[in-house]
Parts: sequence; structure tokens; C-alpha cells
Amino acid sequence: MEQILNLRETLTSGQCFRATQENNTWTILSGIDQSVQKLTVSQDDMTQIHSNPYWHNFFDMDTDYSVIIQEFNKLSPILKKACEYAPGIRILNQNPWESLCSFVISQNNNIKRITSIIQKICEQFGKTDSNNRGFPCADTLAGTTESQLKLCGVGFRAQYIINTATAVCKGKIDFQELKTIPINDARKILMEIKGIGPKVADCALLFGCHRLDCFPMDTWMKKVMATFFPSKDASFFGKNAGIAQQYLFHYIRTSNILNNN
DNA sequence: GCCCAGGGTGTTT
DNA sequence: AAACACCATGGG
Repeated sequence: MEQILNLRETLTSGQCFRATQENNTWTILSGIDQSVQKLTVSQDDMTQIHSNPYWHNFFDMDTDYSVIIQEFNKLSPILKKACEYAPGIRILNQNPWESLCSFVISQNNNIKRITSIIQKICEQFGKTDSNNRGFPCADTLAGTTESQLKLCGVGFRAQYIINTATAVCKGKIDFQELKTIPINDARKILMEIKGIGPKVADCALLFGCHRLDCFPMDTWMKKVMATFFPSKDASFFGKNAGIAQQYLFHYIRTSNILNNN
């Protein structure tokens, strides 16, 4: 059956940081150095997403979200409204290193600035396939200095980035392992790095390792829980809590339900 | 000028 | 364990 995918809702929901919009067209870059992938696509014609295996997987097209949303609808009226607000959001399958590093950069930061910093880091340190520039590999960033990274605007996160990249190079972080071991073991491995806490770990596991039970608690989700789900926690939302989190995050951040803006 | 942003660390109560 | 200062940086 035909799966729902809304490019704008998905690509602006704060899970990826290398998608740009020009008029009706989205350009997405994903992946490391020379193996970077580039997609130019519009909502009117998404045939490439269906035919190209990389992008088919990137947009998680093998998962039937309508079944999951039906379960959410039974769970809570607010969650139902969040699903109806942006029913075309999907959890992306991103490169795990790119995702982890991006969310180390994201801490105490806003999406606009995160996007800008990551673009600079790719321009400065990413290798090219002669057309497009990829996200720098862990070896490259492990070999940089704090002052080099700070030129890209990462601020106090510079050492955190180096710590994380070094752990990946040394095999202390093995993404293949993070995709399969018990979720709390995966969290523990990531949080041994100085600069990775529970929120960054959950984002990396959800958006880079497709661990759908992870429930990242950022400042917005703390407001959601305090306002609509007092005395409840991630377990209330079940094995697909991460998807529920993404619908709630996007709803609370871009609608005026909590009178932002 | 202050406050906030997809937080985490270290210190003090 | 809970509260707090501090960490760079740009935008509101």
C-alpha cells in the first residue's frame, strides 16, 4: 500500500540538518565523505524515493506508520492531535556517525544554528565525491584541534566532538552493536563519552540507529510532559515511543498550542 | 542588556 | 538527589 510521506514535515522536524528547500524543491545531503548521497526531490514527484534503495531506506518507507498512528490515537487525545497536525512525519534512517556528531553539536543550541555549524564543518573537513561534500568521517574530526573546530562556531562543544570522534575511531562506539544490543546498554556505552548525556544519546539512537523506543527529552519535550502527561514517562508510549515523541515535538514547536511566538 | 536554544559537566546544598 | 553556575554563540 501507499505510504504517507510529507517532505516538509519530516525534514523540518529537527532530526536532520542537511536538507534545504528552494521553492518547491528539497535538496538533501546524507552520508560520509565520498560516499555522500544527494537527492533533489519535490512533494509532487517522489518516484526517486520509491525506486532508489538508499532513499527508500532513508525515509523508512518499509514501515507502515498508519498502523502505529492508529495505536497512538487510542493512547491520548493530545497525541492524536499531534498526529493529525503532521501525519506525514517519518523517522529517518541516517548515517549513525553523522547523526551522533550532529546531536553532540545540538546541545544547548537551536536548529538554525546547528544547521549552520554543520554546513561549515562539512565545507571545512568533509571530503568530496567531486560533486558533493560529505559529512567528515570520525578519523578526520578525531584529528582536529579545538581551535580548528571553534572556527566553525561549535563553541564549548569542540572537545566533546573530538571525544566522540576518538571513541568511534577506537571502536569504543560500534554502531552495528548499538543497533542490536539492549537499549540501556547502548545508552550506557554512549554516555561514557564526556559530552554525551541522556538526551544526545537518545537522539543518536533514534535517528541514527533506528531505536524507535528511545524518547529524547529536550526542553520542548519537558514542556510537553509537564503540561499534558504529568506523572507519566516514555514507557507510557510503548515500543514506538520515539515516533510519538517526534509527532509531539513537531506539534508543540510549530503550532501555537503552548503560545510560542 | 537579558533570555533562549533538540544539554552536559562539575560543584554546592 | 536536587539545585545551581558555567560553558560559546547568535537571534529574539
